[in-house]
Amino acid sequence: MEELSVIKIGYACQALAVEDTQLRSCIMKNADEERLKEIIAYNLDALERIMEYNRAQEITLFRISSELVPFGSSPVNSLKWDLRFAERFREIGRKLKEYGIRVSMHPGQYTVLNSPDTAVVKRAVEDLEYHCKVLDALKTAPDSKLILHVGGIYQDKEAAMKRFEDNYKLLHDGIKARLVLENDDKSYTISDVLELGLKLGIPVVFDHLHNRINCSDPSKNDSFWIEASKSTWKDIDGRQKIHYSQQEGGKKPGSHSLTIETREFVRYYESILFHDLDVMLEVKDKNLSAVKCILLITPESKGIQDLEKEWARYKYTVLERAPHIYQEIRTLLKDKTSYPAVQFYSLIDEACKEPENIGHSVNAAMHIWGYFKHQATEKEKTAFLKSIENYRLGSASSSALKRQLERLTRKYGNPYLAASYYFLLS
DNA sequence: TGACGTCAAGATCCG
DNA sequence: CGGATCTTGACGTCA
Repeated sequence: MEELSVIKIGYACQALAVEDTQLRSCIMKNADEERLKEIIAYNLDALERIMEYNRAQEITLFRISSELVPFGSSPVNSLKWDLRFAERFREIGRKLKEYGIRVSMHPGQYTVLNSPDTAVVKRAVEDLEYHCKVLDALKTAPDSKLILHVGGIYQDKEAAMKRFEDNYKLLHDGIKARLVLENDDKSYTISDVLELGLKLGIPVVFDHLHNRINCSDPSKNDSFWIEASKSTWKDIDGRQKIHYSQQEGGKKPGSHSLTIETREFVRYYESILFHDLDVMLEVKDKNLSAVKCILLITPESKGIQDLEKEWARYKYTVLERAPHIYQEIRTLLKDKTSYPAVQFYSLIDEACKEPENIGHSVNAAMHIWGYFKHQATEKEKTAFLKSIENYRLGSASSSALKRQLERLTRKYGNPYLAASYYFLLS
């Protein structure tokens, strides 16, 4: 029997508009044992809350931020954090398993394994060990990956690739079992990376936008490269992964877009849907786009009530940008037998592109104020009305207004508003 | 030497 | 004094 291909969608590092999930950090000179312990404990709690959110949204793919343990790979942090917090890591790991969430990590552009400078390589190895230790402490399966770029060129790509091979061989087996290579936006194309991956037995993540910027062969489409990368994924490595992002218009090539644009995404999805893939989105609005893309491509397991939940989170943003679209979406969602996901998100995309309009923004702010006007103190009332006036006159920004309303939302504990995307400053 | 990317912490300013 | 706003940090490569 033929199995249907499945596309799963995930997002990276942060869950926006989810309370108490923002990771904390500190600067090096303040990184004493006391503070580090406090931050790690907090960050693990935050990670657990992100996973609860992911489960509720049926998101089963997530990248854990490298910031989870501040200075996790530096002598500045001499805590045996993996042992000290072993039980907390295990608890979270159990939930990952129970919820079916596949996690990965992605050391940044400053982790360079192929540097000619041995001190840089040493730090790169330490950094990989840190990331690996997090995944090990969570007791994740071998399909939980560590994604890395090849590194720099140093005027001689061949020699630099050879150095990658040599240094890779020195890594311990725990890291090798998790390491995955990705094509980057300026040095190593997908064919370079495939050459290394096939030779060394390392799975390869194909990055859509990087390949557009740093293209190895304009005559080949994404489907070709996905197929070419497929054989680098062995059974034990889990489902093949790719990265997907869109170019932010008007910014330099490679800049990630603020959100995943609906119609462009649907077109892309249709071009890859015959592959079985985990797709990691790299986009500024993180989980917002993940929820969007999941609702766009999995209509069989979703219904109009899911769009209505999304509408509850988007409505004030739409109201402040484009009241006519607000009305249009209300009409669109009236037919409870329909599932107009593409139209719904296209309208939201359209609304978000509208420029700020003072009258509309005041209107939306007054709607939110309506939740508090009876419980707010006189002082809060005076302050809010004054801010509205200042905003109207052009002497205050809308973000000041939103901060004020967000503070009231937290103070008076309104969970409906707390989940609203309205407060994510534009 | 500074851009690149990231984004909260830290520092400073303001009322 | 608290809140708003501006600056710094931490990493490696490359021009």
